[in-house]
Amino acid sequence: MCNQCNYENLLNASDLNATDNRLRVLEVIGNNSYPLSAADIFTTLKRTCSINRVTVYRILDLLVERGIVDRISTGGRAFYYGMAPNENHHPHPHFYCTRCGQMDCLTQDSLNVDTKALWKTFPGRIDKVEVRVDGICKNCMK
Amino acid sequence: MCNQCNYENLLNASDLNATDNRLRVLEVIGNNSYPLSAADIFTTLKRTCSINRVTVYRILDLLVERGIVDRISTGGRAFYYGMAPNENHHPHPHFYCTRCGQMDCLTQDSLNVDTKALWKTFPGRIDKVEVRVDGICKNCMK
DNA sequence: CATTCAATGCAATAAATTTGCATTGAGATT
DNA sequence: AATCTCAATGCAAATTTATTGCATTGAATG
Ligand SMILES: [Mn+2]
Ligand SMILES: [Mn+2]
Ligand SMILES: [Zn+2]
Ligand SMILES: [Zn+2]
Repeated sequence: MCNQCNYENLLNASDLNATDNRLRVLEVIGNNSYPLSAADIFTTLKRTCSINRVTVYRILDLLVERGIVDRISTGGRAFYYGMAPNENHHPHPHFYCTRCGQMDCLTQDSLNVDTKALWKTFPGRIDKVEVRVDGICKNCMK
Repeated sequence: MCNQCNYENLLNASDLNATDNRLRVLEVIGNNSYPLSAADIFTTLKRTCSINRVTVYRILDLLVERGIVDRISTGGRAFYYGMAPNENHHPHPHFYCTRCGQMDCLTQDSLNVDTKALWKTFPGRIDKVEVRVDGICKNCMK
């Protein structure tokens, strides 16, 4: 749940018109405390407005391309989406429950990843380092 | 490329009959120096023997379930497969080129991930920690 | 008022994987 | 030997997730 980010500003700063649909998608992602799948986002939006599934996919592509939203891979087949790192959102690892598909945010320092050496030596371009922990969540353990 | 692993033993140790197809899938994965997609594996096998795509998927599921092979997520839509950590294969991060889809193994120490704290405090079951670097590979940079 | 174009919708398609059911063939059982 | 059984595999259809092509709309611009 993010109270700091101004979604309209984020869109404008990336030269994107702040349309209702874009704002809605961004709010669903930003107001949630863990990453969501495109299906999750679509289902949530459908409850309060009329929007097409394809529009959600297209907006997500756009937001990812502009670096506003992060596309996060899971141990499953669907991508999940969360706010990309910015002044209010620091990079952090995620936990994916292979039983229920719920994804959680882990604290920034729960896993300590030192990427300095790699950045120096890697002979290509590095865009992103993704750390994901897979397992069974507390709820599903019972 | 692995010369240490005895694939037949690995299968037997997991109570799996060492069928020709299972050995072939495991050899393709083990003899390769980077993870492959199911399609890669299928294409490779089709060149020298007659095997069904579904059989490949089923064998991969089985090998993953038994912990012989690791299912590795990418920034793309398909899973990749590599030898699971064992005495000859230590856990390590991977690099995924978002342009050509090639996945590379990074050295165990190119990224230093400290998971001790998490293991102590996490209120669920942890099966796996996956670290993936996304970007553009040396070849695709040109 | 006419034109343009970004945003969206709708239907069809694609890619990757999974499922259901049939077939096969190597032992085990009679 | 004939029959039975069952794990392994094959083949076709279905599922899941995402993408593409083309039509529509409506606000901004001239
Ligand atoms: Mn997160
Ligand atoms: Mn590897
Ligand atoms: Zn769970
Ligand atoms: Zn590449």
